[in-house]
Amino acid sequence: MEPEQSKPLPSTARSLPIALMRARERVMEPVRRMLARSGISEQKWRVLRVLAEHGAQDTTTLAERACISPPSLTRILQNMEDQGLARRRMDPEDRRRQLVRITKRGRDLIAEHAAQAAEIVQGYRARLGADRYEQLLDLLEALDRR
Amino acid sequence: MEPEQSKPLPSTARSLPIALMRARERVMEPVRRMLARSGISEQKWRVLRVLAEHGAQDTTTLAERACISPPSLTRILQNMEDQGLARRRMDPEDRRRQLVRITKRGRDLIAEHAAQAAEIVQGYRARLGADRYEQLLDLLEALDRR
DNA sequence: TGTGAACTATTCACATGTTAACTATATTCC
DNA sequence: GGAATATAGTTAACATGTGAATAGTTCACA
Repeated sequence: MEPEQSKPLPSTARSLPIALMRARERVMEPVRRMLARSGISEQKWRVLRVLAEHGAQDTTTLAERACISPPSLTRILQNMEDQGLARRRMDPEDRRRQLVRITKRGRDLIAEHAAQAAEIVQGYRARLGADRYEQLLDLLEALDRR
Repeated sequence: MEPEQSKPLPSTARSLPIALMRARERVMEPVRRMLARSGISEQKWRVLRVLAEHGAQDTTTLAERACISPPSLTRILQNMEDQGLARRRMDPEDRRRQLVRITKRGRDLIAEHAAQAAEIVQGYRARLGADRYEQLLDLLEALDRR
């Protein structure tokens, strides 16, 4: 009933990791092009979005929410501080922690691109159909859970 | 009927690119750990898989199938030749092309890990259920098409 | 034929990913 | 109180991702 068991590895065309990577690449391509014109990377965009959504937070939480490893985040935040997009200050309660928050400049940058970014996402949503789009998000969430 | 239109950007929790990234990270994590013990990266694993599946092919085709950018692939192949996992030779028909093929050592390496890799994938398949798993692959494929 | 355009792979420069080690601070537990 | 342990963030070293430029080859077409 499950002949796949005799075939050790699925063809790369039906490989879940590869399919995930291709889909992501496809979706992010136009977003990256848009952001490049403002000189910010996909990663900085995620950091801005998370900071705007959740407010000031420590580096570890931010790293998890934005899906960026701590070492990368350190470098990215240094760069973003130089660009005036975010700021760090020590948490007085726990001096190991750094609290990060977005600046007005960062919020302005989001506002500049929000419409176009939303339009790109809506394009993919329309292509799949709203139902299948939500279904896809549900399945991805289920895969990630635990 | 679609109140999302008034909300320019979806929350990052329901952001498709981020969901794709998280899911991929989750799925690849155990595979990466397994491969690390043999000293090969996730990317080299993909190259080996594609070479084994499709046979000798030029660099551009290989790059597309393995989802690796041409500059990265150049470096990775240099490294894989040093490790004796793959070989390159000029295509006599078109001297711009390099034909890449897998070595016995490369095939052996796949054989060593095939069972465990398949087991990991099957684990995710079982968690979602076969139907939803195939559905997910279909949706991802639809997203990638054109 | 020959010249410009297109293609293939590479190189370069720089940003990011990954793992391990390290520093400073907090916490635990005796 | 103080030593061992844990935690937060950073640094270091190296591999990979990305975009632009390049050299060599082939193609299209006047």
